[in-house]
Amino acid sequence: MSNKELASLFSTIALYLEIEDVPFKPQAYERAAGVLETLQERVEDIYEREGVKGLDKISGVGKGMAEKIEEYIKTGAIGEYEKLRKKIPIDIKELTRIEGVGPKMVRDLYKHLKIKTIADLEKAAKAGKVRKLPNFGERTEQNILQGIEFVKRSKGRWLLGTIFPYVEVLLGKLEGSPFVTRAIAAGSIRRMKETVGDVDILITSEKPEKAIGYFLSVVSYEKIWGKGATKVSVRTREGFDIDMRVLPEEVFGAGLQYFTGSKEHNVRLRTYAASKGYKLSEYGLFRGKRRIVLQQSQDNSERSRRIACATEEDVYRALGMNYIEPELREDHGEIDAALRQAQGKLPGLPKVIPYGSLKGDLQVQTDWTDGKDSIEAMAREAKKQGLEYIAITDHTRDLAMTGGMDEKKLLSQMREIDKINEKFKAQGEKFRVLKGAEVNIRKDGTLDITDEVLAKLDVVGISVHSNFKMPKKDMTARIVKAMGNPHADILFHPTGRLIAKREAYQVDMDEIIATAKKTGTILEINAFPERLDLADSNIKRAVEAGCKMAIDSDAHSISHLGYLRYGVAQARRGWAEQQDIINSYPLKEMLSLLK
DNA sequence: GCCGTTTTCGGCCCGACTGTTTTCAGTCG
Repeated sequence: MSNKELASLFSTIALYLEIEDVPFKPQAYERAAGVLETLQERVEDIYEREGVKGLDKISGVGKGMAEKIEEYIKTGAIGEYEKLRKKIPIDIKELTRIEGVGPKMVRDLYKHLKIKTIADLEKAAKAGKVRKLPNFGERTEQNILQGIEFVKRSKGRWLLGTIFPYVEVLLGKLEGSPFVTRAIAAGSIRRMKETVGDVDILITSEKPEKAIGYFLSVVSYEKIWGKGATKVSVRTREGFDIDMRVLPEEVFGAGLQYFTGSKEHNVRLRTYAASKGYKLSEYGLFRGKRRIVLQQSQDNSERSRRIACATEEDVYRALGMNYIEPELREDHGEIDAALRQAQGKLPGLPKVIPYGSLKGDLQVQTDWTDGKDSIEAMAREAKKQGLEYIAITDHTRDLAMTGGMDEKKLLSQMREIDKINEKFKAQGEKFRVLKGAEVNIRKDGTLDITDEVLAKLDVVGISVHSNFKMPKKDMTARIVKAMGNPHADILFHPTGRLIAKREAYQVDMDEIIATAKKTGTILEINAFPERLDLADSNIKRAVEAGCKMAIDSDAHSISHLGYLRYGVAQARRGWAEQQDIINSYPLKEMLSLLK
């Protein structure tokens, strides 16, 4: 049981209530779900310590919901939810994932066509039945089909930001077991891909069977797909699959290399090995081409031919190349670069930005708009995480739904930031809060805050939040114009994509990169797990063009500040070095890189 | 259902866009 599961139940209840046209309650449930989603402490712990009263104290949770949480802790279910689910047997979470489909549409689709699932909807839309419904039309039907395609394409993959914390905890537990010597996540998690299909965990152990037993005792699984002497595969209660393999210590490097992938990287590496008279497998690098017939052949001739496999470094070195960081293993030219580097030729592999090298965060929202925490709380948490500065970048006027700030509110926030900085100074704390904003780029490329006020800010972020469906040429011109503003420092989430939810808007990235270079505008690598925008391929292009970038968390609560590491991972995947990322510089140097 | 230097009752973020409509509901941010 987790806060997240509870949050998901509450937000589903919100959707059901919206279908029922219940006023105001949906927002209350939605709000509580949002709070639970980012709550640091487990509700069970709060309940254990302070009972229902403690739950009631959580903001957004009142008496009613506190009792539902209690019910959930005690019985594992919420009666209200079960009742609604029975009454309205629709896969509503799934259906509303389709862009443009909300609760009211789901209600009508069910009422008229008995549509319960995405599969039902696709069938009906393809048969042209949807367009005939009242208030639906051909255009809506097309949009629905497009939305379904997008959802289907991203199905079965999970955001790195969802999986990663789970895996970290699991690895910690495994390493705590007396039966496990080492535990590490391989696969797309180790490569820090933005989405993850399933989780691959490798361990070494003296007692594989016991280690597997231990794994099953600490992971909450729904189903065991298979279980053998050295491998076990489960579907977790959260709904994703974990494969765990036990490797002998002496081939751990080769195994890790193999299971880290990517497939494309490995194919290329094996082909290269073969061309040099080697054979590479998960059991090591071997001289000669004779195939191993048995999977885990331990005969002496095999062993004597085995030349590298204890560490990954051994494997790459034996093949005559430098070590390749997992984030680079996508067959995007890294093998040739590693070979060149080992021979002292250029260009070699990039010296990718190390984790933990950021000194600041240049996009942070607070409770002045749609963030959940105060300026000071965000600053203190950032400091705790080892940062030296953050920029407060709340939304501006046009984003009315977030309580977007006009010039007056912005000026008043600037005075508040002055006060907080003075307070830090008085307390002898070395930390700086920068004045900033996430300024909206209007349809015509102008900004929604006057230049006079922008000039007073330390950091001006600009971004697109509306009119996503403009033609590519117009969208590019719109952004290029905004980048030309003499105060516009950073282009936030440059392509607007939401992974598994919304495509990037149409924009000519080459022109944006060229404009960034020309105008000295910084491009953002937004680290929020569902954005990760720029994508790795665009980062690589920006690096090649000599553009500077900033890695920002886009935090809306203190718990989001940790997202920065996903941004660093994204930068590494895009071959970026520390010098390319302005917020890896100390404050003064960073500021000197802004307009 | 939640919350309160706005009131323990009576409010709840709100403007733009889209597609369906002849005046608006639904969705998104």
